[in-house]
Formats: sequence, structure tokens, C-alpha cells
Amino acid sequence: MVYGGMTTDLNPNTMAAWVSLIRASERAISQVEGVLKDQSLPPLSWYDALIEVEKSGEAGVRPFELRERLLMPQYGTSRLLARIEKAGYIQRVPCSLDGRGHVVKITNEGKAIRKRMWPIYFNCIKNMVETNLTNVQAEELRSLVDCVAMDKI
Amino acid sequence: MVYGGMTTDLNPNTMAAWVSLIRASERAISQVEGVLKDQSLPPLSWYDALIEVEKSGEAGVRPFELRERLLMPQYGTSRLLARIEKAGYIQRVPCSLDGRGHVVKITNEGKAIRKRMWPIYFNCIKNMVETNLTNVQAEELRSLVDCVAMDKI
DNA sequence: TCCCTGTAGATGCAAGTGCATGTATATTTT
DNA sequence: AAAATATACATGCACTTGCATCTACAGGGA
Repeated sequence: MVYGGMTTDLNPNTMAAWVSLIRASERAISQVEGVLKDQSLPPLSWYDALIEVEKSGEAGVRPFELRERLLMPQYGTSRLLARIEKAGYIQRVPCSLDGRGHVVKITNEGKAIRKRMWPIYFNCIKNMVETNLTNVQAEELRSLVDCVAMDKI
Repeated sequence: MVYGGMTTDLNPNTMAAWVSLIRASERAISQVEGVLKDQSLPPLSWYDALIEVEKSGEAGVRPFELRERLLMPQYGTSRLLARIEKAGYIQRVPCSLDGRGHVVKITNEGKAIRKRMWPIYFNCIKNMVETNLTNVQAEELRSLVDCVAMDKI
């Protein structure tokens, strides 16, 4: 595929792999988001945040830890948490050990909505990945994509 | 990786592949966008649109064709083109054959900026994909990701 | 011709995102 | 202890995106 008019230096399959990777993730994400929205459920980003908060249990999590785990910008985390809190799914309480910070905990409603989101999400992944790839292929895919854009590590 | 608390029905590697795929595409995209921004160049979406318009040559392209090729929502295409036109990189002229539509053509400035973007983009792909995968692995990756979320076809 | 339906494209509004910066508290330096 | 610096988090502003809807024209039928 001639993409830029100057492909001389790229291995023949590199650009194809790149395009396919980007396209696949786009359709996969929009697929999941679409299904969630159809069910009047919150977006995927809420799920990712909720499960992290839920995993932190009674102790809760600090927003900056969440930020690291979710690989989000700081302001993104801040506003995501604000939205989820507004919906009643988490609580942000001042941190007793660090006056600058907060501790985020999940509410019962939060646990409930996460539990309700999971089978939907689960099904999407099943349909999108498991239906199309064997267990061995899934592992191959994982190991290959894990190599992409990993130059910094 | 326990992700939702109910993994009994998923092949063990499915979730891992899913997570890796999403993460990989996110870091890859944000990598490219970051480098482009550092060079004060337009975002990737502009590149994709510009190359399509440029490939259409003197004849130009209809926005709805672009929409199909870029897999974008209609309003997204409309506004993307409006922004690119405002920057002077394309021109939208009324379509003589269909009074409802327009024909989009690239300007000289558009050709120039695309040409300037390409080596940057090219280098990113080279660093992110080619450096980390052999030609054979790239083809494997392509063929695997092409299977993901393809249920509709 | 007039009407009805379909398609091309634009756009108002609400919500999300990036960037830069602000505020408050913690930590380090002197 | 006072001052300087660093960290945690929030937020104003401009821009982008999603959704629904609107306008304008095209094409087909009565």
C-alpha cells in the first residue's frame, strides 16, 4: 500500500501492519462503546476506573495512582473522577495522610454498575477476539502488539 | 489477569490480548500525535484526509467518498474538511454534477504540508513497528489484528 | 407538474479533551 | 524557621466530538 509516496525505506509489511493495527483498535473500541451506549451504560473509561477503584477495596486509591494505572493525563483523571462521582459511583474523600490529596472509594451503586457493565464488555471481547482467534493466536497477538511503540522501555 | 471478576468463560489469553491491543494502539497514536505537535504540524487525521484528497488528483473527491474511506462519521468529515480548508490546505468547490455536494481538492500548500508531515510520520512508524518487528512478524501482526472485531464482515 | 422519499452536507448544543495555569499542601534547602 | 521547590489536584479556555436535526438538492412515482 502506497501511503506517503516514499516507502522505499519501510519493510513492505510495516505500513500494512500499522494501518491494520490502528483500524482494528478503532473498530474494536467503537464497537464496545456502541454496545455499552445501547444498553444505556457508561463508557469504557468508567469501567476501567471503577474496576481499579473497586480493586483498591476499603483503603481506596489516590487519584495519582489511578492516573498511573490508567495511563491518563492528570486533568483527564481529575475530570473523569468528577464525572463518576457526580453519577454516584465513587466517593472522593480528603486524604488524612496527605492534605493535598484525596482517596477514592467505590460506592455500592458503583459496584452494581460495574457488575452490570462486565457481562456486556465481556461479551464484546468474546465476540471480537475469542471468536476470531485461537488461544495460541491470542497469545501471539499479545506478544506482537506488546512490541509496538515500546522504544521507551 | 483478572479483569472483571468473572473470567471463567474467556480463553486465558483473550483478555491479555485485548488489553495489549488497546494499550498498544493508544501509545502508538499518542506517540505520533505528540511528535507531530512538537514539530508544529497538524494532527494525524489531517494527514489521512490530505493523502486521500491528494490521491484524487485534479478530479477531486466528494466528502461522502472521503467519509467512507476514512471510516469517519459524516459530521466528523464535514468539520475536519472545514478545518483543513480554513488552514488553506484544501478547497471545497460546489459539485457541478450534483447540486447537493462538493468536490474537495488539495492546494499547493496542502501538498507541501503533507510532504512535510510524511517523513515525521514515516519515522514514527519505523521506530514503533519496524524497529521492533521483523518483516515476517509484521505480516503476522497484520493478519491477526485483521481478525479482531471483524464479525460484521 | 407536484409530491414523496432519499441522499449530501452543515450546524446548534451538550459533553469531552488538551493545554496552561492556579491553589493548596508537602518536602527540601539553607 | 523561612524560603524555595516539588507534588496533588482542580479549572478556565479553546477546541473537538457526538447526537440530533436542518437545509438543499436529487430521483422516482402519481
